[in-house]
Amino acid sequence: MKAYDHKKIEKKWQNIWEKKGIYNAKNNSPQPKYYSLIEFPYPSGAGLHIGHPRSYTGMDIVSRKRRMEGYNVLYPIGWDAFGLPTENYAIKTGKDPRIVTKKNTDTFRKQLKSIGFSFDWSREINTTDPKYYKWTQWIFLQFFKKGLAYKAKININWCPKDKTGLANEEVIGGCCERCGTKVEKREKEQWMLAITKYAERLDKDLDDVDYLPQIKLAQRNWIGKSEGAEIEFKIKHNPSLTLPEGEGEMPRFFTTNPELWKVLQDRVLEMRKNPTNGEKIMWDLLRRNTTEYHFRRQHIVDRFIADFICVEKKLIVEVDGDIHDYKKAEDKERTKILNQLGFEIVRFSNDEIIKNREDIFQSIILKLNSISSEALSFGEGLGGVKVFTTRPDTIFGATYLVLAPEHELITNLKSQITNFNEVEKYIKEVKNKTEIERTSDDKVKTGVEIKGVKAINPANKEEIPIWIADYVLATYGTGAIMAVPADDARDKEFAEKFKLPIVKDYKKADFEDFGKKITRFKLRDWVFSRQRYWGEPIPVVHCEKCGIVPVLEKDLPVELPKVKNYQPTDSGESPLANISKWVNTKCPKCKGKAKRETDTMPNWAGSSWYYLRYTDPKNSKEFASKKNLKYWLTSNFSLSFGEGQGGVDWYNGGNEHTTLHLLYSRFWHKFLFDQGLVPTSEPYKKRTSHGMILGEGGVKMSKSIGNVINPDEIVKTYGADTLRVYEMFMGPFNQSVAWSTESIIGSRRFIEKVWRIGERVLKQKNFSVPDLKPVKNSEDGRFQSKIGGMSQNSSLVKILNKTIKKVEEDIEGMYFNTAISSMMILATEMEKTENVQIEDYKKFLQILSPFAPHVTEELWNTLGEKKSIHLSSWPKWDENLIKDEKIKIVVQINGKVRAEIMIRVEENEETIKQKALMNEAILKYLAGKDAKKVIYVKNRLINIVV
RNA sequence: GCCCAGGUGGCGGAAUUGGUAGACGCGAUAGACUCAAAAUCUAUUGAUGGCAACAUCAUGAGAGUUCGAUUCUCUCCCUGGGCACCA
Repeated sequence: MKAYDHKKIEKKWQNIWEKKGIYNAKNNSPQPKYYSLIEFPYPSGAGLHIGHPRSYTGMDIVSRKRRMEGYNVLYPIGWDAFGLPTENYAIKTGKDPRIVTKKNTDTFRKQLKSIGFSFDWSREINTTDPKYYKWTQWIFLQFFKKGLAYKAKININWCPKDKTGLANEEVIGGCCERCGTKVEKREKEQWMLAITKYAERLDKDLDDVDYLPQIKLAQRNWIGKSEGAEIEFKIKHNPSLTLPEGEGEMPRFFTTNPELWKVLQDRVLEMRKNPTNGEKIMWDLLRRNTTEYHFRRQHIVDRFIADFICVEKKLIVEVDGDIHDYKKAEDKERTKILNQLGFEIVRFSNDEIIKNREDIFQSIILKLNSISSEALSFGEGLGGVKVFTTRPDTIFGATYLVLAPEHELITNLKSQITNFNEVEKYIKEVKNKTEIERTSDDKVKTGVEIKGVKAINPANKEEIPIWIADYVLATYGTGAIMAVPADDARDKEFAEKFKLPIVKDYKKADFEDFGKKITRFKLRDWVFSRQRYWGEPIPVVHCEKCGIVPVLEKDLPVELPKVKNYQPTDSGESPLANISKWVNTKCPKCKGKAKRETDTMPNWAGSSWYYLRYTDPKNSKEFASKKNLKYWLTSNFSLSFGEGQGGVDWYNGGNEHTTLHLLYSRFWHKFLFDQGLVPTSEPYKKRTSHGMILGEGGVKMSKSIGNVINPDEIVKTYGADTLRVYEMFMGPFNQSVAWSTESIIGSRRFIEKVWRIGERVLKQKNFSVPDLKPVKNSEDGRFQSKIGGMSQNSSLVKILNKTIKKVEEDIEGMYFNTAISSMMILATEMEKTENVQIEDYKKFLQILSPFAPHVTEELWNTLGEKKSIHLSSWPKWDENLIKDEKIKIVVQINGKVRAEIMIRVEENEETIKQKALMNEAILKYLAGKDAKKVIYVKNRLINIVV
């Protein structure tokens, strides 16, 4: 046997495996399936990072173990190749991103193959392949058809120098990542996906999946479900406002502000003196009615004079003279404003009143009866404002309201607000604030009181001031809060700054007493547009006549055309906008002139469904056949699509993707499930994550620090098996660990040791008949005889069986480091033991094979096995061989270890205690003292308390 | 500020229904083999004191519960990651 030459061995077996296709998954096999998944890489120009193999080896070990357990395993790979780095490279160099991507994926493929992952390469996919993104576009159209993809004007990050919209991740500290210019906010129309429609299910269904607890928590925090109450606060005029002296008396039912009242009052008096015929009749009717309803005439509401009004019911009765035929539009506007303030309006002409006075009166009474009693509480006439709170119990402590500057109430109350100029100025200031200023660390609270109006706290009926401030967000809740400065740090800070009252031992309220229970989410709809070149074109056209029209499914994919320049246009559109030949097209509906959408999709799109494509990567008729989806996601052909259980069996990936990618793909999957297109309601049954590999010394690996490790170099010098074992051994799989080239040697030595044992085992096999020489049992020093060449219950067999069990369990829990540690112990033991049985050695090779697939395959083959070790059956451990009949227990005095004794497992507690108390060393310590208490922990220790 | 994960020898890390702290590996020291080196093997390797047997101290800090705490409780400090005024 030759010396261990990793270069030869690894190349040799990689070729054989590929030629035989031993890792190719079989569709619809009667075998049970197992679908294990890693996040497909972005093929960057820098080549494979040393961190990639960590995650891939972890799942490779799981996949290989599953194959040995008899599963038909799908462990696929592909490329998530759309995205910014390639596009930026294209902008800089003018090279076609297609060519760059091809070059990068070629490098990545070669590198991954050199590490010996058991990927099914026949299912390789690429998100930038038109045959793939045809289906990304197709899924988008399904969203569009269900109304879940829509266009909306939203604020985006805008770089005024580059004249382009920026993704959040391109904004570093409020500045453009590329040119360093301060980023502005700009309103633009964007495509949105309505993920918020799924917020409740995305949160709730986490109960049923097997994700690491921290992953579930991160998802839940991101979705941000909170339960609270919506409470309405009535608004009224500030009663402290009085008219200037000598200007008359304040009316009892004041429904406008004093300035307007002053202006309009004369006109009111004049109108009362000179009623029209219709008005006269109406006033007689309403005044003399015998019902409980009380009417007033010519009453000022907001900026208008209402003819007749029942203030308690907020009903206005208008009597229109001939002149009203000419000002219908004005009346309409007036009605709209009054409706917003909560008034209902009925309108009659002079003629109608003269002819049908009794009928009209009856209809007014009926109308009044139909208005709910809630309106009766009205006495001031300005409606209310709804606030959202998770702490309705603190309502007695609410001493003021705060509205977001964007709140609609501010324009609605315009005529009531006495300091509108000041308010408007503040709103403008807030709008001009950049993102950095609004989110800066000091975050000084600003705000303005809305003067002229007050809110009524429904709990204690107290009048409280209303403020606007930008610490209240328009996009969350109702855009308005009740401030409880005694209880909330932010409200307290605000109240202290603006000298607002803080009430400390307020009464707790019951949850249901005010307002109604309501659920809110932090999650926002997904901004799905990018003004970029290197992404999937959004497959719709804009028609002059028909508006937004989806591209016909038969015309998919809408292929990304070649362009000369990858820079976005001056107006911030994608470079696609410059290709008029591509942009100008026909409307699929009316065949008239139309323009193509030039926005592209974000690179989250292709990765939201890629695991589905792996089940049927070459299908040109569907994104994947139902048959394959059923098999790979549920292992059940007869299952109807509505049943919902299953998904990818095990998905491992980075912590950086536990919110966005995971949430997005769960959202797409649930949508497809609702359309009957996938058989399960969740994409992934189980999700784990791996930690990062940092540079030596625990800092980030980066070109600028110069601590980047090239995996090719490691594979060349130490071999793929050593790299794999080292990356699994270096620390806990889910934690970040610092790379140490110095330490790799330990993993290499371990493999060489396994090789040396193999050499010896092979020699025995070839040159000697299994002999009957006794083998020394290292544990108790006795010699054990062997029967028929097999050593029975030797210490080695015991360790072997224990190790099989441990490795088996550790792989399932991803405790790869301790699995390797236990195999190192086994190897050391085997090397010490003479006459290692070939069958025992082979079992060792088998449990090591998922970690070090090449060297174990070579040794397995050398020992005469024809079939691949990776297709062999996972060895079974024997409980009886693991059991100890004698064990060592520790004797403590007052918790300190003073002696060790050997006991037989069947000995009873009393005997063992006696043994401990009679122990020589213990007697010495106990001299002259009484044992107060003797504690026995089974198979562990005895503690004597003195 | 909030949330999450961590803090154990010179270094990476073991040890969880509370039960021998430091498995395994790297590094270091000494020895065997060798003309020599490399490789390999063997031994030692938390700190302090002691010739030694051995003793004492030690898992970020401090308290508590317990016969017994790296593990449980409380308070605090530090490192890494995420969120960022979400009512």
